[in-house]
Amino acid sequence: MGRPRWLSAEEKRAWTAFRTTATLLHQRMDQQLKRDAGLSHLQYEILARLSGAPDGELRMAELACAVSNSKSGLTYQIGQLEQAGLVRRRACESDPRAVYAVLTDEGTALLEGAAPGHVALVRELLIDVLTPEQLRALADGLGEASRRMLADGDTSAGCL
Amino acid sequence: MGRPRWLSAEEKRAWTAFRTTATLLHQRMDQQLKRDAGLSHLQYEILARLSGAPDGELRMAELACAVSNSKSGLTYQIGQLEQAGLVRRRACESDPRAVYAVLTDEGTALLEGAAPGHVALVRELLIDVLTPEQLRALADGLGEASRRMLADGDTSAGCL
DNA sequence: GCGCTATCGTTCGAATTTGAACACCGGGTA
DNA sequence: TACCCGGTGTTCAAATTCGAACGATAGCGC
Repeated sequence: MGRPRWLSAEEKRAWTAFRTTATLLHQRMDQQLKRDAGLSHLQYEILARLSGAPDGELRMAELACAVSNSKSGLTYQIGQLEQAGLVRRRACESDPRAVYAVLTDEGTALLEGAAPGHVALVRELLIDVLTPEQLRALADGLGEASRRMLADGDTSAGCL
Repeated sequence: MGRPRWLSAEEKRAWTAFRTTATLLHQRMDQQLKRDAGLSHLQYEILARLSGAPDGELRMAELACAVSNSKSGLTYQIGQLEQAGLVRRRACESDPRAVYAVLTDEGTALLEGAAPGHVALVRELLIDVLTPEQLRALADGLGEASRRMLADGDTSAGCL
């Protein structure tokens, strides 16, 4: 990499907007979910992922990867959610090492109660602010960016 | 808000891509900065903000707001950076309550050393992945979204 | 079967973040 | 002057996150 290619004005504008939006959006989601359902944004995502999986269960490693969290971090959060009765652990019969996290009925109920408000906020703060062209560009551009980052397992430490 | 308007396929695609990109990007930045300069992403941003400010100094509250961090979190980080000699505190002569964080020469040097690699990574992982139209759409769309979030001080708890 | 490597989930201590007090002081107001 | 209000930065304990190390075990080649 020869001399650094600095960002043009528009590039810097895009980068700043991206960072700011990501940070503020995360804060707002956290706030709202904590208030409405007593969940952190991360916990909500965990439940949502489980809800979308067949039988409402996923292996710990898969789940950690899905929410881009470290293994130990997930162990901690599943512990919290289990205490709250929203999730339970299930041993895998074929592989004693593996553990499934399973969404309980309480978890499902809480998620269904929280989802509408969550979606509404996502709309209000991001989706409905964008024009259709901007929406498509965002989906395409960021989709490609995230795909690439997920692809090269070298730098990404596997899936953490 | 009557019944919830769920996200269309494309909307969900955009939202997922946004979240994933934000998370992964943050992880990569953190990794690279920690490796190359021994700084967390947050610490880098703090130094960068100071560097961009007149005289390389900002009040604690301004700085906290600029990097979207809580006051106490900033106190902690400035403490770390001060110990490392990258920043120092300066009392304000006109108002004894106020404290300025000032970028030291070491801080400037470290930042200048780290910046090229940082920018290169931003390019590689995001900017250069996007087409010019996508870049503009992202800058416009997310710029508007972040502006709106910063605007309504009600929900945003001021600047935290 | 034996040994080796990789994967799985957990554990542990340290680092960081959070949110609620807290002490301090400037600026108004009586 | 005395009083309160609002903003400033810090402190503190609790919650969370991180990263390395660990014990257990599957999968593979011999």
